[in-house]
Amino acid sequence: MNSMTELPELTERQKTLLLLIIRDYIESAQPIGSKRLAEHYNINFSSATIRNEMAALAEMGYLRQPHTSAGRVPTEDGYRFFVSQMMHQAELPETVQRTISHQFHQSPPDIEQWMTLAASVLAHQSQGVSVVTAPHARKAKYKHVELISTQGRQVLMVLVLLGGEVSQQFLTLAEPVSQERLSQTVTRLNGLLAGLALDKIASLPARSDALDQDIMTLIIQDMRRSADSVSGEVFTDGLTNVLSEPEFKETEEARRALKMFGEPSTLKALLDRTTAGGKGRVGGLQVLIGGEGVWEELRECSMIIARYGVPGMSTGTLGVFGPMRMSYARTIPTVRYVAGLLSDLVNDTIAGE
Amino acid sequence: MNSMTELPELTERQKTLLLLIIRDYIESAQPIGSKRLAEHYNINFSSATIRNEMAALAEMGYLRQPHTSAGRVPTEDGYRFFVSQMMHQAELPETVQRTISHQFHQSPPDIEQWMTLAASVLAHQSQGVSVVTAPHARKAKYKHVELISTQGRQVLMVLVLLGGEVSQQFLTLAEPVSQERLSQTVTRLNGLLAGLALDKIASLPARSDALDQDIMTLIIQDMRRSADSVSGEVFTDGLTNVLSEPEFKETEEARRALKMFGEPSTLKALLDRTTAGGKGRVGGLQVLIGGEGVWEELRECSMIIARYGVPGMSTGTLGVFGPMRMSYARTIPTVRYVAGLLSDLVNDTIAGE
DNA sequence: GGATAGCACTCTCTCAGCGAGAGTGCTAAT
DNA sequence: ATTAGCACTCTCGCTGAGAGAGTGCTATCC
Repeated sequence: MNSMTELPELTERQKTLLLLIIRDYIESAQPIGSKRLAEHYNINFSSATIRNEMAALAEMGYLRQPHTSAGRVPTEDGYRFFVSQMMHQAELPETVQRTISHQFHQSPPDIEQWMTLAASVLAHQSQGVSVVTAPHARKAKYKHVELISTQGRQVLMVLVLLGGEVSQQFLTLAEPVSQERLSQTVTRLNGLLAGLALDKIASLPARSDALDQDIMTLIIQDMRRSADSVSGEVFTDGLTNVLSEPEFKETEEARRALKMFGEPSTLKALLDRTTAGGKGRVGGLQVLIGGEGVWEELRECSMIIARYGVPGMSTGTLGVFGPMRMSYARTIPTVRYVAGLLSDLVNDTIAGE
Repeated sequence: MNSMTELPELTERQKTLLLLIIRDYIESAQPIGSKRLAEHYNINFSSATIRNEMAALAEMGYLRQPHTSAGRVPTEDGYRFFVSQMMHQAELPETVQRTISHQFHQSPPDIEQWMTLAASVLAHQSQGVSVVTAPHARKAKYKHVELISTQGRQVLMVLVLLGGEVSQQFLTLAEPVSQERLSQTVTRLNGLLAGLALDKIASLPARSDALDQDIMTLIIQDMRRSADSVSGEVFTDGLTNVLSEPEFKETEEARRALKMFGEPSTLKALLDRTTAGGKGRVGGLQVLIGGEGVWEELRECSMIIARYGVPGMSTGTLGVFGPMRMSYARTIPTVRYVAGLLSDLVNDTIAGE
């Protein structure tokens, strides 16, 4: 079943044929027959030969027929082979690169803006659904906190971590506190905590001042949240794109597949599990085909996922979701390019340290 | 065509019948015939009589037949009549009220949390797609600004307006600036601008200090953005709900209708235009049925929309979107209740001033 | 005179049957 | 090893008949 052991069995001609079939199927969305193949591409052998080869490819598990007398359709293994070929070549055309790069450098230097833009670009280029999660540091270090009184007892706490990560939280105090007192607390805590990692802060002795202590507890809580493997917001775009794909003509199919984007928790679990197990990992990208037998809802879908950011410092996840019959040739380079771009941007941001 | 002029023509029996038909159709999603009606509900007259009445109702434009020999289906005017009846009664069951209220009071006192929750509750209760936009003050007044250096030349500006509205923005300075210098700028600006409205601030003389001036420009820009009728984020939930409705069995229909949720700009335009013209306005709620002849994509859809917040101070929009055959009886009270709840919360937040 | 029963009519929906078309697998010839 | 030919299979689209549902009209009843 593993493509690694089967690859050697393929002759050059079989490879060519297989790639041709998959490419054609991705475009046409219809089972590919031997005759059609022989006619459309100038191949120097006949349809009968193709039939023989197709039978062989089917035997090996790369192709399958929806019914006895239809054309052939790629199996998951077929797609995997296709993708493994794809990986080596596949650079994004330079004009497209420039267009995308331009968009990013024109946007304000805000991580959220970049993520929104990345989601938009990915969805648009791939005609699939895109997902982008915020980058976060593996081991967050405290840099700075700010308390801003907004309304009566309500206070906005802005926590800045080394690396530029910013999180914020509203809190309601037991009683109104003047902005001066808040400022004093801020000054004390900033002096005390600067540069410390979560575990250090957590092991500090309790503060005598009640307000200080409360805020510190919240800081710890915030840092913990930020340390979760996939924390913060998830940006998504292009949800309706997949609705035009023929495999989702039945809304029930589409519903099942899209439901998970409605629940951030499921989505995070998926991304988590994906970035952990590296089955389809090539060149920094992961390609999940047909749910890899694990996600029942994604049996007919694929995901292309990449991590971005600065390894060990601050990384996030980004990817594209679509039908198994998605345009890998266009999507893979796009995902790779956008991941690289975002990494550079994050890197530049951090470089200041 | 206007229901106001036609209402008087309806006899009591016709009203009863019309309501019955619409209610049944909303449940069954199938054209309602006279026989079915006579059998299922214990009515003290025969199907022939019902037929006569139905013919009359069809004549008046409340019902229509998909084809000569099918049952009757409500027209837009039919739904409008139904909704106008609905408006008077229709309180949410108290248990449901308590459940919802409980959820809100358990959540952290953060407007974004509330909006997310509202979107979730609305989508869940109505089985439709929910939309919630942030409340914003019509005439924003400056309260406080904070500058937080995050990374090298990058600074996070947090702007707090009277009323508790908070907006933030990343900016990149031409050259690194120490946190002290930032603090000085902050102190100066806070002293200068406190309590001023946008127009006042805009008419102030330019600052001699370059940094001060830059920040002030950004503040004005931010306040202007916040003054847009629908600014900031749009929270949405339940996108996949409508996919299970039979009217969206064809994905193309669903795609057309859902596409607008992908583009915040279109959505904002819709909400804007809706809250302006008050055609279907009853008791603070607006019910848009069948796109009201304006939105071609929404020909088969309805929206129930309400403003929330404190009138004249800070208001936002919230609503539910679904097929025309949506459960108004459940959705209208829910929208109304959630709008009230959110208004109270916003009110409490502002009360501190 | 309003309500009702009866009836003819219309229209959709479903299903079986049939032919066309596409594609295969096998065999025999090159 | 490759290819041409052929029988076979399966889907798809079309057609026509029958069932079912519902209507509108008319004659009748209270």
